[in-house]
Amino acid sequence: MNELNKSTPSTKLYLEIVEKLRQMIESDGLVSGDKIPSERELSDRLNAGRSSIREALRALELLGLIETRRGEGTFIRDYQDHNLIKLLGTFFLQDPKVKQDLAETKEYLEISCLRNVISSTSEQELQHFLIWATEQEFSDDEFFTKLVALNSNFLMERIWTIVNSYAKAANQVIEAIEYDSYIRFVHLMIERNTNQAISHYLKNIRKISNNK
Amino acid sequence: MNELNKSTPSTKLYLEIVEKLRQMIESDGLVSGDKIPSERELSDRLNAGRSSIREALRALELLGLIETRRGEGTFIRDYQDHNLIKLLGTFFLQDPKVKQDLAETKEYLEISCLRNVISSTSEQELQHFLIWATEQEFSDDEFFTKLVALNSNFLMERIWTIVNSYAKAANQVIEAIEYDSYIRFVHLMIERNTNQAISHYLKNIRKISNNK
DNA sequence: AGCCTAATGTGGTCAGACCACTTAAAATGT
DNA sequence: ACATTTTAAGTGGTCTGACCACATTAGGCT
Repeated sequence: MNELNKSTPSTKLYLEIVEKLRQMIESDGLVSGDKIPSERELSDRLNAGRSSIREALRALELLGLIETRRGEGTFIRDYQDHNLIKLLGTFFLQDPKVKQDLAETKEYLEISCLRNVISSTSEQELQHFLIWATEQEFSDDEFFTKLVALNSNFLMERIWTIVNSYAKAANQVIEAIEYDSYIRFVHLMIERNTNQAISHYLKNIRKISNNK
Repeated sequence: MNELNKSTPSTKLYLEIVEKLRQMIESDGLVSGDKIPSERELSDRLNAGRSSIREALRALELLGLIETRRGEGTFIRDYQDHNLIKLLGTFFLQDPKVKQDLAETKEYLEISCLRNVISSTSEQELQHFLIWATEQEFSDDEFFTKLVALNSNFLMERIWTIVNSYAKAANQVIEAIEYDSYIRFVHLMIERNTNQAISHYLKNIRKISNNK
């Protein structure tokens, strides 16, 4: 008779469990790498069937918030690339229009980042960037990963990373790169020459490898 | 003896099921609104337990690709706002830095869209937009939804929608708006005056409502 | 015809059972 | 005593069968 909430949960049980897990993680101060209770123990503690617990864990796994290792347990994990990309990819990356949108969007994001970096990043950081680019070989991917990071906008970084993952999944990879172009690119940033940096980006960094 | 694949599936079963469902949806030509087979039937057809089927369906539900209605069935659905946002939101929207990144990223995206609209959208479409903005009341949300749509870049639209959803979840809502400002904004687009449009956006559309 | 009432089908949830795998403890051999 | 092997316990992965709550439909009653 004390179980009047069993009927019409209004919100799906597994979503409630996700919320309870969140609270548990927060209140217990669990961080990346920590182990969370086993599915059976969670089932006991949260008064839910194991299958419901598992549906909640699948959601968290899909979000990349946990990692399950058979025989070992379930662990908190840094938010990072996750199955979302793979899954969404297989569903949407077929359409050629999507591929075009992808390349375009990636360009928009990179230009946005470029503008922001030019207007907000310190001389010192840009010099470090230049040194890094000068001293070793790098891929286009690595170069822009660093550039986007200079933004110090975690969300923007995340979005770019995801879009970039999609682009990679769609085989839009830039293999051979001209280092001089990239060095010149960084110099234009240091000179705070927004317009020329953008046109250099469009003409020399992207278009060359992109016309096929 | 014919079941040699039962051990060490190497990839999780529910992910395989997701892929099979994708193929099924594709080959059957199912579109938004269509009903997919019941969990029990899928369990039969795909030779998997119902719980595994359900884990796969939870994944698709989280991605917003299906919708389940108790007593009725499971239906294909347009990719749209989904639980991901709610879930990720509850996990990450606590941090104030995230909130700031959110507002900033939204601005970047909107400016990117604005630039693109100014350079690529036809006079006619912009006139339609102007008429729409003149003839009825609208919210900031609705205005930018339309603006972003003018981009005709589905991915960009999607990203903006998600970021906007986060922003709403973080209570970054613009309530009272000055219609004249928005009308003037559209006029600047029609005049193809990029710089002034951007500064108008920053000074009059965003900053006013954003300083609290 | 119109209403009411099974009956059926569906997703939602639970409980129990195996399996495969990992780890650590216990037993064994030297 | 030490090292090796074996066993046991714990954990995620999966399946089955059962019941509930809900929506739709078919049948029967008036």
